[in-house]
Amino acid sequence: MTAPNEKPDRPKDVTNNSDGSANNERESLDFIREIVKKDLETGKFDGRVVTRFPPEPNGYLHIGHAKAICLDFGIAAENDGVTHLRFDDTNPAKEETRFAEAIMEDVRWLGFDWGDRLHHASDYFDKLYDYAVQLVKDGKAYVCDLSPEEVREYRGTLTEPGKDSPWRDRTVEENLDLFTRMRNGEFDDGARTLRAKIDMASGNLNMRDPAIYRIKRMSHHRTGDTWCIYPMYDFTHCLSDSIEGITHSLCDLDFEDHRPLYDWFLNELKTYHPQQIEFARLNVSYTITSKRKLRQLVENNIVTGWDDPRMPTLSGLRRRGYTPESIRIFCDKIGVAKRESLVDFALLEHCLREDLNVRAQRVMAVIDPVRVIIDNYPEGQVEEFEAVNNPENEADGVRMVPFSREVFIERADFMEDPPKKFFRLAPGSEVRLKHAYYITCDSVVKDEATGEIKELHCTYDPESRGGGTPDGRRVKGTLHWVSATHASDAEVHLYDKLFTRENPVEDDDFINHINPESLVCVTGCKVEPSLAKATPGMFFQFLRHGYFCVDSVEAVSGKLVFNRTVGLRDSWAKMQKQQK
RNA sequence: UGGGGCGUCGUCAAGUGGUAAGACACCAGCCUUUGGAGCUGGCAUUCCCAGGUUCGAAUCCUGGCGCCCCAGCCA
Repeated sequence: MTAPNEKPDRPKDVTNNSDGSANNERESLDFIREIVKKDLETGKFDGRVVTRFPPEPNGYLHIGHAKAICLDFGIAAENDGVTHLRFDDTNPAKEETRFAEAIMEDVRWLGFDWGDRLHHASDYFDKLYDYAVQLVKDGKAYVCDLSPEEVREYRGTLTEPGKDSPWRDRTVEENLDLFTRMRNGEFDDGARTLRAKIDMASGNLNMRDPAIYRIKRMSHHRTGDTWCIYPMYDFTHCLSDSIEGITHSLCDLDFEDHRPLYDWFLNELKTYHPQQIEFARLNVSYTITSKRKLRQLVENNIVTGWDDPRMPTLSGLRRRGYTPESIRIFCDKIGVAKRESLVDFALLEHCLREDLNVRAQRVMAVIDPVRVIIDNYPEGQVEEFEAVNNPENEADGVRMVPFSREVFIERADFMEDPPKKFFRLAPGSEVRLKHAYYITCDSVVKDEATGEIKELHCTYDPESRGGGTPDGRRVKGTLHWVSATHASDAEVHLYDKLFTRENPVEDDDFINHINPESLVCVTGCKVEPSLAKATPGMFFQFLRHGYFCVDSVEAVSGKLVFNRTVGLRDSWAKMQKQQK
């Protein structure tokens, strides 16, 4: 420990190898990057940025964490610094190894690498204990015998000062003895705490002699039963940052009130002093990011689990088909500020589509099929048409798609009595089957009982092979299709927003705003044969529908299950909606 | 007269005394073998309000108003 009046040294063992990321050229810096830049210029932190992402392993990471992760890792990388992954595991009542593992998987999936800089607050339990002893010796901490209820009474209220604990003036010797015996397990859980001696009249409640150690007989997922006392967050966090040589400790606005305490501990202990900087957490419209509320969705079986494709968890987004790139781009676009905000969900979808548009190969899938019989096409004949895999990326090449006398088209692509501006198939109208031929609808066969359309009879123009005609005549509509004899059967899960409200937590009954159509399962879908061998992890654009991925859980033993990641923008649907 | 923050387009967000970037959304048009993508244009005479300082204010000053966070032996 540094002697008084000496400039505290920053730990030397923290400058590991660089992540080597290039500096992003930003036309304007957010307030945090501005601070970092200035600190670098003034040499405040010896020219090396060290940040940390410090989750408590008590649940799953969600889109809100993604912002923090991108910031913590991003800012360090931009400045040739490093980022630590540190589990803030000081409360064994809530923490589990499986959560820590899931968190690591999610951070890695997002595209970040902490290298060998994996840390745990629990790694520092010994050091932390020594720091606490130091505080006791310095007369800055005392053992308090007040019960939790009494502590609350003594704390005062938001507008009234608290009053000193009757145990506040114990001698150093007595405090040392009692604290040692706390550690040795001589007292019951909750019987005593170690408290910082600060100011019971402070306007900031965090400074009214906060607890720094509590007695809790509970097995810790890493330290087992070694300890029966555990340090509190405020005491642990600043010191963990200090021990690791963190330069900039970024956190939620909620911790602004805690900064004076963060600074107090480091000042009193005269140790290396990182800077805590707070920023506004991310809120996204039509979704929730409260761990407690997400847990409710899982426990009430409103969703199938933490990785349900409708969940805003990273595991849910992953299963839904979001790419890590799209989430990183999103986090970059939303910016960083101290203003409470509700970012439009449409921006997330925009980032997703932008990424998928250039990467997803196009395929044809008919979700709600209706049979089309091309009467003048030779029975038994099969042709193969060349189809471009991705017009946005020539390198993706082409594939062959079989065509025959009977094909399926989308039920919604035919109307017997179409409104104006309906460019699709209707009696007497001509459309193009993508990559194949022009067809004209001649007649409709319906189920006599239900009136449901059973099949459409059409004729094709052999001259239009490949989708164009020598006479250059144009058709307004181009439909996707799939050959009836060659199609594979598939199940499609149409996911939509989980909530119907922009801000589901505005009142406390967010469960009432669940979108009843957040999941529509469709069976009997017909997909082109190239999809027969699709496996989890693969994603596509279903032409004219949207982006879909193979579900990682339900697509087992040859069964094809696709999740709709996000639909294509649909100006026809928008037009229809406006007319209503 | 508790403390701490925040108020710039529908939503994010630049702007740091020199005359309101950008993105999403939205609207209009072009183009198109995806009603996708792409392209073009439109979209804050005004920055929570009111005074003041200044040649000049979103930026400085004064006074209001509004919103968020804090009373765990949680993080």
